[in-house]
Amino acid sequence: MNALNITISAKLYSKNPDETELGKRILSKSISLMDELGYEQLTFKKVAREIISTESGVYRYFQNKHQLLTYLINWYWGWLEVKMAQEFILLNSPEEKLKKAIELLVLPMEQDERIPHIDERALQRIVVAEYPKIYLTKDVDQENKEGYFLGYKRICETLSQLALQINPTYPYPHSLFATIVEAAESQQFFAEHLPRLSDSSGGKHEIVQFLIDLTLKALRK
Amino acid sequence: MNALNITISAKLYSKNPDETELGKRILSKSISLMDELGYEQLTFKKVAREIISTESGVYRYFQNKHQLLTYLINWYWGWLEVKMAQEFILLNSPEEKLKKAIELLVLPMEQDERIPHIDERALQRIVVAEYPKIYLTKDVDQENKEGYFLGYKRICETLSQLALQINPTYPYPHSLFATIVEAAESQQFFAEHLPRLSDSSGGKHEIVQFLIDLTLKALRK
DNA sequence: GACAATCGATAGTATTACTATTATATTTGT
DNA sequence: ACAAATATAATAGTAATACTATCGATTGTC
Repeated sequence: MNALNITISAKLYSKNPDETELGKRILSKSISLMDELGYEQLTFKKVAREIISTESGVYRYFQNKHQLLTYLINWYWGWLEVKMAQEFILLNSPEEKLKKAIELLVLPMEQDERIPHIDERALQRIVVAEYPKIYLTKDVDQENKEGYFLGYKRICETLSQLALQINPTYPYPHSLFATIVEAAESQQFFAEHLPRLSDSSGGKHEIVQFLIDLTLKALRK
Repeated sequence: MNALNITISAKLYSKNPDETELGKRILSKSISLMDELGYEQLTFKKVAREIISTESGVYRYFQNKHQLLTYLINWYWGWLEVKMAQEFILLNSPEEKLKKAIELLVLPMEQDERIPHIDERALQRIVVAEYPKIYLTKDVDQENKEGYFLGYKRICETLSQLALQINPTYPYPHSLFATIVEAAESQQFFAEHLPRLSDSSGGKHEIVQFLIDLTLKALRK
């Protein structure tokens, strides 16, 4: 039984939901409800009903819905970082690592039993459907100072470093991986909902191939 | 004095705002207010105050805020299509046309005096800051059927056709330009607000160079 | 046995996102 | 020139949302 801890900046909650039973129930039910209803239709009242507690109970953990979403998405990036580190152990070239990273971004992953209160697949769907909403606000600069987007930035930084191992003179590594990570999410959404904006007929592997092709060609000299 | 008309699907309004003075005032003030306050903080009440009318006056033209945003963003894509067609007249290779298209996406454009009630630069900022919100909802499938996203899809389709002229065997033209158009918007946002996700130090030309480099490399055989 | 922390329960408020109604002004067809 | 249709302003009202505040009851801790 391995303990696995995804640490989230304390700015992303009022009270750490990872430390109490009620907190874990909030996370668990928020994920399933947001997956089902979408961010806009989710309210703390609905979450409260699910966890058999009250609205103020939820407010004790998260200041508002936006902070809750940001917490969940940061949790996802943190978890992806852990998965990447695990997978990279046996890979020896930056090309292989980038390919694996792109697969992790797109392919559905199995539930981790060490963290029973987080449904990783539902969380992945939430990220696909909601991720830009955490930074497309007028508060972005303030929230950026408070570390709201560190998870995303760290993933991009790691991948940028790998890219520079392949081509040390490539001038746009951060832009490239911000674009690739974003495309990994939005292509999943488009393939399902706006198919004219994708060449995938729903298959995740076609998205992976597109992203790998795009990445490796970009890094050619 | 040239008449220029961007036609928007009738599903995107209750009453065509382009046909009345009040309608044009709604468009004009919605743009400046949304640019200033952002989508979330905009309300029809605030718009009503600006146009010196009432809330129900705005509701006569648009069913809700989401429809208004979708109208504005479709107007922008329609207008960009017109600009592209104008610029392409004198260009003879698909490479040149793609480069010009990317410049149009990123570089700020001058106000068109033929359409005094639309501030194109403010609209461009709104698109950068808000565009994914029109499709990242639970109603996406229904709204897609009603043509809410045709503007975006037509831009991507046009660029895909150009790409296939360069490389007829490239397998991912739609995914590529959905990604490029999206990156054109988000890189502008990141360069300003989350600079670790971009290699541009605020200069729009660096973003253009990144996108052209990415596009042309992707289309190599 | 005092204490702090946690939680459940209730109440209340300002704002939002609408819907409905009516009176008035303006435009249009004949 | 006059009736009909249309457009608008003004007002009122409602259900839901996004909070904030307060108060006991319970629980574990020093």
